[in-house]
Amino acid sequence: MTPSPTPTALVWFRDDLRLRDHPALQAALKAGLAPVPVYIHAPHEEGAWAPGAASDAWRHRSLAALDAELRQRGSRLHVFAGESLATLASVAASTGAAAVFWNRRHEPAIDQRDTRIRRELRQLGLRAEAFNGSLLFEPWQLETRAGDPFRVFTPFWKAALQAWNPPGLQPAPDHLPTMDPVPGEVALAALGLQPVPRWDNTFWDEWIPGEQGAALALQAFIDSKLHTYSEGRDRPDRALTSRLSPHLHFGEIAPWRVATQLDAAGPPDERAAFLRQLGWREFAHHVLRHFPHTPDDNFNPRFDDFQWAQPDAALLRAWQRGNTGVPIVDAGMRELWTTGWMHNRVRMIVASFLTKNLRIHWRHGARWFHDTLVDADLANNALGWQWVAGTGVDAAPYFRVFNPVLQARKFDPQGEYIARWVPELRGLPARARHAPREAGAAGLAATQGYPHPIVDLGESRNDALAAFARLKGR
DNA sequence: TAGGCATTGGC
DNA sequence: CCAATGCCT
Repeated sequence: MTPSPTPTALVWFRDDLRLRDHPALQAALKAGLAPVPVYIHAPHEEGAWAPGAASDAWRHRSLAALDAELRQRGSRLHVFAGESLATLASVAASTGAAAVFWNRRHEPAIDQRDTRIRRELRQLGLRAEAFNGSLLFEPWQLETRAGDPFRVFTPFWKAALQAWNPPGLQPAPDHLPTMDPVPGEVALAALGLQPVPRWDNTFWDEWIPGEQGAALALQAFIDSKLHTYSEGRDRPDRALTSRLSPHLHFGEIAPWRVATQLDAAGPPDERAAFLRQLGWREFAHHVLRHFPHTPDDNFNPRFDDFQWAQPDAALLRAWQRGNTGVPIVDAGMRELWTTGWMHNRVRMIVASFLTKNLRIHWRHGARWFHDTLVDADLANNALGWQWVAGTGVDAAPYFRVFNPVLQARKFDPQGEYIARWVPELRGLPARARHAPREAGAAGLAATQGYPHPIVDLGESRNDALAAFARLKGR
């Protein structure tokens, strides 16, 4: 008789593409089960918010990086495509698995699917358990004194800091057991995550997807950006943000590792300013979990009657491609198109321009960001767009319309960010780049090929305010 | 350059 | 009663 092999546990990787600080992987090891790393490509199970093309391009590289890390330890990633439940059940059967472990995702469609999968797996006699792998605080962990979910960031974050208790850090396992090929496996390349043609080539000068890339980004941030973060983070002309967003979205680094490594570095108020940004990510997941309709519909139903402009494909396309004639807006949209990322200050500016000056529904902007950002994240995207549009949580006491010229002067004072992304304006003196049409004849002559503004900023602002005022009586 | 805009959640 | 990533006069 041959000795029976160690029973296995499937570790179902999703948006947690790392080996350190991985609760589901640790659970398998702790239970004495041999981990079988599994990835299942099933975008059709994500409802209306299947990952976009930029996100897929990142995911391809991140999965390849995870596979390489696993192979260094004797294991590898087993890749499948199809129905998640059926795949898990069949892989569990063919590998003799006793359990399936994964880390939670909180997107509404995924959460529903996973609840069903857990139930079904348990009915098959398997242990099935989900863990927190992506947040400092589970969305249900914090509540107001009245027992409600938070709707305002500041009290949310105060409560979070009071409850602060991040878990300890876990190294990646040194060695993982080798597994025979599993029936039904496919090659990573067969998932079709990489774009054709390869328009993403320009992305990878700036990004290293995967756990190592995430660690490098964090270290670079701590070494050279953290000490000026509170001011620097608002300056798109300087590279002073952490650029951790895609790494966090794909779970290439745990937020509690970011927080813990930060603890040992930098001035306290700079550290607090950065942690606060991690806090917005936590808040977004909290809000999405408690208000699952917010990716698609207004958080505040009062705005359901807001008079958005008539759909105009040409205006939307001008915005998407960075041809609005408003320099800071075009710079941001072109940065997004070229690199799969946009500086957060500029995200607010382009979003305000779309929803207030063009008065195009925030949903169109959210969709474009979802498709083009490498860090596209349903929770962050929904919160951000609704915050700017004024339809969401953390509402301002007035109808806020960003002035893109003032914002550019304030946060890109020399017009360097504009010049980087809008070459038509490079010949202008620095101060003229923010509003070339106001720069006189000399300015005009230098702006070859750069469009006139597609909308009058002052007029459209007043129109938006008027549309807002019309909501009042209702 | 200080004050107006004028809402809402949470303590 | 405080606070909320802004703009305009």
